[in-house]
Amino acid sequence: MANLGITPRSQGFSDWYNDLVVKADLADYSAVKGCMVIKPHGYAIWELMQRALDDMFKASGHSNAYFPLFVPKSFLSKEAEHVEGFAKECAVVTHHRLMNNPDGPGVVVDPTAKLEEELVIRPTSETIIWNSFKNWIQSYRDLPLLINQWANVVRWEMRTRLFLRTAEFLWQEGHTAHATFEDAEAEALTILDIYRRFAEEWMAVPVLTGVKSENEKFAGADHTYCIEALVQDLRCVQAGTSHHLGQNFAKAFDVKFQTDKGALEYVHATSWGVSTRLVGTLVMAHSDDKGLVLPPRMAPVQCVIVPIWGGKAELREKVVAASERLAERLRATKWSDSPLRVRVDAREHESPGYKFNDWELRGACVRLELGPRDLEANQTVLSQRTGGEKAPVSVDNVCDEVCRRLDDLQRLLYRSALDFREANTKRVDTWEEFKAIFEPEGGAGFVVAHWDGTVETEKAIAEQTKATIRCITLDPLDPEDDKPGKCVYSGKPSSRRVVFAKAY
RNA sequence: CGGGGCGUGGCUCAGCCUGGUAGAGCGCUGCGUUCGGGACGCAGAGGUCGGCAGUUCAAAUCUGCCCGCCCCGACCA
Repeated sequence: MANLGITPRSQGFSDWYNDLVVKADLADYSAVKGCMVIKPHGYAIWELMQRALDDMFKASGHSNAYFPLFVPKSFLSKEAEHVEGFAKECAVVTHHRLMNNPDGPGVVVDPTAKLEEELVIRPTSETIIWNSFKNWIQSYRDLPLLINQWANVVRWEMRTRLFLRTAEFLWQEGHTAHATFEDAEAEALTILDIYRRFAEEWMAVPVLTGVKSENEKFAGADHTYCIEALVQDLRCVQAGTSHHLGQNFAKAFDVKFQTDKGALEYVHATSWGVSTRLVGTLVMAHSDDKGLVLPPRMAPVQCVIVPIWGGKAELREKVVAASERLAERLRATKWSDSPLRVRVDAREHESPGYKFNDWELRGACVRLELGPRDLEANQTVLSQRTGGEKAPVSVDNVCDEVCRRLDDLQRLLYRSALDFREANTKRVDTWEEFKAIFEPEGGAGFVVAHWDGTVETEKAIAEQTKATIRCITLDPLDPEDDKPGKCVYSGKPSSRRVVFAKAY
């Protein structure tokens, strides 16, 4: 195979990932430190994610709205834990005007244009939203309030990585208010299940669902649920979070409602989000040394048609026209409730071989070659991105065959990701073994072990092994995991096993 | 915030040590031959050598300061 300029995974997973994201045209580095440019191909994946999630949010009764990018500094500090959690990574707007530099070229900040109250660029929107919710909620009849927004947020990070950690990122953040603790709890779990289903059924990424330890939970939450995915280098990615906020923000922003009995009570809240980090997770979960491997439901190009004309102009016209006709038929076919996403690559000066590699790099799921010999035989040569041999298919059945292959691919990717996770989940009972597993550089998969439930132990383990508690699973991976035992670190009693991993 | 590395056409980099007309490959444009797994020839376009100051007859090259980016560690979706 030709050298595509992508570092093989075996030689450096990090380099492979960076090469792939850039070469597959998902994203680019930008002129701004810590920020990335999401290119059309990468954004198309994000749009597919948005559409699927948005449909699920709407179907469960949520509405979209939009709140300001700027949060008055005083708002952020209304909830003590919350501000403590985010203070270290906030970008702050202090002025509102520039002026010509009196001492030279360019412009400088106009010192007379200092803001009376500085504005924080939202690292998350709880505070600005709850300031509004106060005015929206008076009666139990206003509840539940189920709001989502699609937005960008900024968290000033020291170290960045395309899609996985950037100073600015895109996400959705849901914010809801409920009459009771139980209602809020049900909401947090409903969303967690949407996230799980999306990851598994759309991204073909199996995830653990669980609750975060006290130490890892969201700043200002009562408790935090999460989905956690294992990717190919055996590291874990927190792919989504759903927080039960209790009455913390209701109290901070004085949001009370009158019950049907006439009493005044604070509302119960949730917030939840997934971000463009999902794109990075998707890439790291399935892709290979040739390029992107995308599950068909997340693939901007599900089927690419490569016409082949052997350099003869008169043939080109014929074969491209036939390709377009074939593409139209495919586009009229629905798969997974959407018209097939089909591209004809009629570029004149690239060779077929180049195009094959190019579309493998970009993650097209199925390729159809259509050349003079195929026209004669009323066939097309079909190959799938991974897990299948190249073979001719009659043009009459091609729509069905493409759909069948997409079904296969979607299943195959989920299956192999699940096998991979299971093969890399271990139960460990001694500290020696635990340490040894996490000793080498890089990820080490999931380790399911007993923990005494204290923050001290959690921190000590993290310090000595770089492994953290990813979650306390809702449904044990194995019924045995739910039984009491002894903490792998302290030897103290533990009520159940929890999941450790090195995380992104 | 600590530790490294790097800034030279769009991209990857050579040149710098030892100062003297700014280079290569890829990409791009044009023409021709190719085309079923990354083709080739010929002709072109494209650079205030990160910035500022200094040394010098002369600076991509030497010196100082500044800026930016990437990689590795502590914190985060």
